[in-house]
Parts: sequence; structure tokens; C-alpha cells
Amino acid sequence: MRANQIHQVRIDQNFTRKRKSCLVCTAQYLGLNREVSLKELALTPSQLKACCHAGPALVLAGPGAGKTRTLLGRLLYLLEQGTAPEKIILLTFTVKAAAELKERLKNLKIEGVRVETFHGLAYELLRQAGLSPRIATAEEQERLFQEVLKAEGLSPRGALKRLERLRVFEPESELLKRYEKSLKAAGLYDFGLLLKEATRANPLAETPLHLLVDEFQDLNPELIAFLKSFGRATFYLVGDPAQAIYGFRGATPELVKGFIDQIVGLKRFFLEESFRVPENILRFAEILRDNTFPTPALKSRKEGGTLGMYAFNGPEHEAREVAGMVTELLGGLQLESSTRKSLPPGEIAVVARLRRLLSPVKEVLVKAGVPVEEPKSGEELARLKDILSRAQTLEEARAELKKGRFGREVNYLLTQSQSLEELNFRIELLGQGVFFKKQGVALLTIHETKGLEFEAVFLIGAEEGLLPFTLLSETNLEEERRLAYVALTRAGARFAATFARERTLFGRRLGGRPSPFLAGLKVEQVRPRSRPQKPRQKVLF
DNA sequence: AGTGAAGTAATTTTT
DNA sequence: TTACTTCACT
Repeated sequence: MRANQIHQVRIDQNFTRKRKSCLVCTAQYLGLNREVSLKELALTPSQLKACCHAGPALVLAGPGAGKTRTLLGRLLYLLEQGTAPEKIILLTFTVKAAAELKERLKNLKIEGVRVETFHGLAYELLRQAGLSPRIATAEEQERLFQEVLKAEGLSPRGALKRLERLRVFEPESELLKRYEKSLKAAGLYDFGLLLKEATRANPLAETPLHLLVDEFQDLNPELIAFLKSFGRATFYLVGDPAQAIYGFRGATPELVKGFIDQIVGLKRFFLEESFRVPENILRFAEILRDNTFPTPALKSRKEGGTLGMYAFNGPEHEAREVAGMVTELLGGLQLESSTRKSLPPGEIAVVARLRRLLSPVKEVLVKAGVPVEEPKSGEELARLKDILSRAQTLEEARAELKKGRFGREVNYLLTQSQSLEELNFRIELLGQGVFFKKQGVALLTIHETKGLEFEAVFLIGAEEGLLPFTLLSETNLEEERRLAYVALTRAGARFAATFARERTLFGRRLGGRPSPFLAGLKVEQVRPRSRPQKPRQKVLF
């Protein structure tokens, strides 16, 4: 079906000769015949348009609209235009995203193009400048900042939290400067200092480069400053401001808009088709879509999709019933499993605004013998660090880590590292989330679902006070709305929200009413069953 | 140094 | 509510 569509594009009269030649040369570059190359990329007309533009560009891509594919298409386009691969850098936020991109480049037989995380690139730049950065552990950071606070007669309470605040919202503060001074004195860096130093003395400031940036909506002031230090770069930014959920780290659509408006000659593109989110769910989500970057309505390439909203008495009731619905989707019930297609556990996610809401559900699922997976369980990372700590040389580390079967991300770090020191650094930067493998029913915060996709999504705690989260400090309503948008658009087929009529959090009773963001959904009241152990037999959604 | 009272902050977190 | 820190007093 897609190949057909591409065929149509080829003969479309608006499809310029230049673009045609782009595809032909791309295919030649790949050493493939034309048809195979097209199949490999399988671009839609708007994806193709967004690829074939040499100047700076912004690609607004809705959920599941083929963001990565378009990024790769643009890369192929640049190469075909004769751009040297070493003049191109692909930038991602996470090691996971970098590893995935790198793998896709390998499959396309593209060599010589750098794929880095922002912090990985910052490391490289500092190394080029003759430094050898080492990252302070969280404990070291805390201790150093506590000392700074004490010296000022301030309480060392919540040092790391305050440090984070300062880094994001008061980068010029005296306290922060003093802390960074003691970091430097100890020969250490933290994430902020790493970027700051690379920004200040960027050896690539005068080099003409193509920087292809993934998830541009998550750029915060320090990353924007870092990007700006590439004085002669042509930017290609791909992402979705409607999915910006890192405002607490300084990344907001308004800020990103400010940066984007400064880029001279920036051309905007829009990928309007979602291959992931089905029609019904997308239509509902559209109401919540952030419009800081105005876009036409998204279209779905998938028909159907179900949405539901369920009311329970309290958290335990909610947990029990959600676990019941999950087991049902897994095909745990013989009754209907012959007619209903069952889902693998990796295709189901239970999602919440706050992590603590997930534990009751986890408990019930584990008791029922359902495999669950949480990205926050640091076991894999601990195992990895343990193996690494025993290695004496890079070769030894490589061999041992290969044996440990860590997968794509760690392989990526191995290929990126020139020395044991660098490997150590990169692993130090590695978060726990990379080991998430979709092997069990996922238990995730909304933030953690970003970039992921599941056939069925259960959003628990979808109630007043929790979504939007208003219990502590001021609420950024727009950001909370975007969170709801992200949660909804993870669903490839089914979305169910649940809430409790009674719940106490931080010593406060919540209203027990459904989230105003999901007010359009009809609420189904669920009564507690008389025999709580027995799995429910009714299909809920 | 140890005890008990009083005060406080609590969410989300890619690197 | 809970987990913690801070402070005053023995």
C-alpha cells in the first residue's frame, strides 16, 4: 500500500525533477536498485517533502508520523547532494534513541555520520580540547553542593533538588558558580558543567555542519546555548511541541519557539499522518493538542480504536480491576480467548502521572503471575557497572560486555568509545530506562512513555488533582494537558482511563472526579465485585 | 549525646 | 499522611 503511494508521488506533477533525482541518487548511494530503496524508506509525500530541503528546516511531526524515518530521509538527501558524511551529526537526547538511529544507519549501509547524544557530543568536544571529563556521582554532587550551602549559612536540606532548580532556572546564580568552582577544583563535571564548558569553547564553532536534531521540543536553555555555539551549523529539527513535557527542566514550547524564530531561513514542514494512533483516539486527543506551533488537524492511517473511562471506589479497587482487564487482554480467560485476539504483555502499559500510583497495580499483577516491567528497576545497570568495574582495558571491557548480552544501547556505547575512560564516562551517563525491553506489562509514568507505543494503554489515577497535578506548587496547566496528550497518543488500539472516587495523597483527599482533560469520555461506574479474587468476565472496553 | 516536639516538603527526570 | 530535619532542653 505504501509502495503504491510512493509510486504516485513519483508521478505527481508537483514533484520536482530535483526531488526525483534525490531519490535516484539515494538509491545509488545505497547500492540498491531504485524500487528497493524506496521500499526501505517508504516515505509518504509529506515525509518526502520534508526530507528534500537543503536549508534549515523544522519538521513538526505528530505522534507516530514517521519522525525518525524522515530524519533518515533527510540524511540520505544530504549525502546525495554531496555533503561529506563527517559534516553531518545526528543529535538525540537519549542513548536509546542514538543507538536506534545508529543501527538504522548501519542497515542503510551509511558510514561516517556521527550519531551522538547532546552530552556525548559535549564530551567529544571537550576531549578534542584536550580535557578528560569525569562525571561526579550523585553523592559527590550532593556533598559538594551541601558544602557550598553550609558555607553560606544555608540548610543543606534537599541539596540535589535545589541544585537542579538552580541549574535550570538560575544558571547565573552565585551559589551555582561556587559549586561549579568546587567541581572543577575536584577535577569533576556534572551534566550542566559539561554542556557549559563545551558551549564556551566549542572547537566546531566555525565548522560548517549539518546538525539533525531529534525531539527538538525538549530543548532547554542550556541545550539551546550549546546548539547556538555551532556558529555555522544548518539545523534540521524534528519533533512535536505538543509532546513537550519537560517544562520543569526548562523545556517549554514557548522557549523553543523563541529559539526557532531566530533561525534565519527556516522552513517548516508538517507530517500530518499518524501510523500509530487510530482514528477514534486521535480525534479525541486532538482536543488536547498544544497549539503553540499551529498545525492543521492530524489524520489517522488506522481505523477504529476504543476509549473508555472507569470509576472505582478507591486505589485498591482500581488496582484490582485494572489488573483484571490486563489479564483479560492477555488472554487469561479461556471463555472468549478463541474469538478475541490476545495481546502479548509487552503490548500493554499501565501508566500514571505519579509513580507511586503504580505500586498497587503492580502488586496485584505480580500476585497473578503476570510478567511486569519497569524501567526504573536499576538491576541491569548495576550488573553492567559491575562488569565494567572489573575490566582493566577497553578490549577486556568490550569482550566482557558482549558476553553480558546488554543489547543495542551498550553496543552503541562500545562503538562510540575510544578508550576505557570514555566508556566509563558514557556508562556513567547511562540512565536506567535504556534497559526497558517491552517484555512484560509496562508500569510507567506518563513521562516514561514518551516515544513508546502500546496496543493497550491504561491511564490510572486520571482524576482531579492528579491530572492536571495540582497538589503541590503551582500547576502549569498547558504542560499537564500535553501530558494527557502524550498518554493518549501512546495507544495503538485501546485507551482506558481510570479514577478513584476516594484517594488520599500527601495527607489530602482528592475530589474523586474524573480528569477535566478527559471530561469528554463517558464514565462507566464499576462496582466492587463480591468475590474479588475471581477475574472479571465482562469485556470492559 | 539523646529525646521529643515542632516544622517541612512531598511530582515529573532523557543526560 | 509520611519521612525527614531542626531545635530546645535534659
